[in-house]
Amino acid sequence: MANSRKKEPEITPQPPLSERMCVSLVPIFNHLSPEQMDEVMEVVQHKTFKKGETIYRADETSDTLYIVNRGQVKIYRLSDTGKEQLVRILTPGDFTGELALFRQSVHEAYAETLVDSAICHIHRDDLQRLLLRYPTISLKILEEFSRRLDTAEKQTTSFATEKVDTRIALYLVECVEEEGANEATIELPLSRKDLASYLGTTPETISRKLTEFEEKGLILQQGQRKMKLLDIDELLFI
Amino acid sequence: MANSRKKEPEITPQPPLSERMCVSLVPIFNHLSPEQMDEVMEVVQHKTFKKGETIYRADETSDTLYIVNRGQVKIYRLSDTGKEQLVRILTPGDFTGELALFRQSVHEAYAETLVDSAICHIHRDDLQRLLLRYPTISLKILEEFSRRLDTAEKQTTSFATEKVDTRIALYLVECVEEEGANEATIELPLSRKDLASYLGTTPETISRKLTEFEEKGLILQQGQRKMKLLDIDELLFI
DNA sequence: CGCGGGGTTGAACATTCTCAAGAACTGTGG
DNA sequence: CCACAGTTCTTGAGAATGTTCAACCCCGCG
Repeated sequence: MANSRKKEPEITPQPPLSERMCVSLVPIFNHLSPEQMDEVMEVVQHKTFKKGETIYRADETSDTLYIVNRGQVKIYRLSDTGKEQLVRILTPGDFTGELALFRQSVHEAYAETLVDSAICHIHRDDLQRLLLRYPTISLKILEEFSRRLDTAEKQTTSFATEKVDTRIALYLVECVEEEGANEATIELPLSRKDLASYLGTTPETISRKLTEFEEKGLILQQGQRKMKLLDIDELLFI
Repeated sequence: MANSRKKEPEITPQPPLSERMCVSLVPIFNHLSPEQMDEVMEVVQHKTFKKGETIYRADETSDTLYIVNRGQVKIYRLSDTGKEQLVRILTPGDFTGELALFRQSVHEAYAETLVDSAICHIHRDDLQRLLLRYPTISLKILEEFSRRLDTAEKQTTSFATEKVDTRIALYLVECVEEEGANEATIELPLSRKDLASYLGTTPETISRKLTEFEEKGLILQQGQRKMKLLDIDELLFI
């Protein structure tokens, strides 16, 4: 028969976006008119990365804003004594590189692809020109920055004042999509090792605490990364 | 006699700045021309606070940027379980309120004066108008934000990966003004209690660790808040 | 069916906190 | 200038919390 393609091989885990689509989805650009977007697209370049490649590393000078088009990127830092901490995972539509972009300075973190990825990027000079021409973009970036700053400070406070119990519980609850309900099924996006790095603990402790939660009837583990939260209110009280 | 004022009472601990001086010193405005500064000053208001007064508190809606003119302000958060963490101390020239200023949102932290203080403030609408008229101000704020974001993430990493030893040592070194030397005398700006809150530990632990440092010959305590760092390189190695 | 990598469990150990008591400092009023 | 009261800081001992390291388990895959 004519269309006998059987089971097209899944190459990309996420549906591919056109670059324009990708860039226009980024919160900092999504309010622009089509004409303005044209202008933005003129200075956007793109590149693909294999799994595990480094996009930038600490101490490199920064002159580029990166936008994840397809794939996943992890941002991590090394502490003064050399231990790694996962700062954030970027998924399509997220951007990075901004920290060192607005002042002459070097990166303080590492960006590395977790899977094959496509990344759009904009050069510093081009971006600054856009910002001066369309001040509303700056306002959007300021908005995004202030959100991140809140998150970062909240995270710091959480590390400073909560014990591991609580941090893990809070993280589980953050993973919930639906609002309102007291139950939910979630799928952890990270391995125990990465999760431990993100939460400032060890894989062993995470295992133990999850078991503990299960014994208390707060969660129901279903395989390594899936679980059902049975009592969200109670989880927040730990 | 005519001018017989003896010993004018010292009301202000820091030398008072004119408001204009104050605002013009803030990094985000200090590049403006005198004419532009005039425009800024038109929308700046001012207010004085007694020691211990609250400037804003979490969950209040935010519509004002505050600039410290004279005095000291502490910014702190309450964790989900109600414990207080000191986020930052503002001194003259520092600003706050920005977090919730660029998106419609409420404060997530508390701002409280540590001593009698004078605060300049700018209303949200006025600020936005200024930003749209002078896009370079946005760039300055972005610069400042990116610096703070770095600091916040660094702080988070430090909490996540270092033990109290190291965090205290790093803090001591941060207090040093002069660059280069391996020795320095510093004066802690915070009480043990506040320092503990800032570093995510307890006053008792700080006492003990400082004693420990002293026994190892790394520091020499001179009164409660003053000390001499004897071997900065070694402190960073802990 | 054996291999390998994540994940789990256990036991000893290290770190830090808590609570309580005592010491040192600060500021005030005599 | 000294004594006192109120803080703030230090020290001690025991308890709680997490980490480390090693062994084991589970499961997908060749």
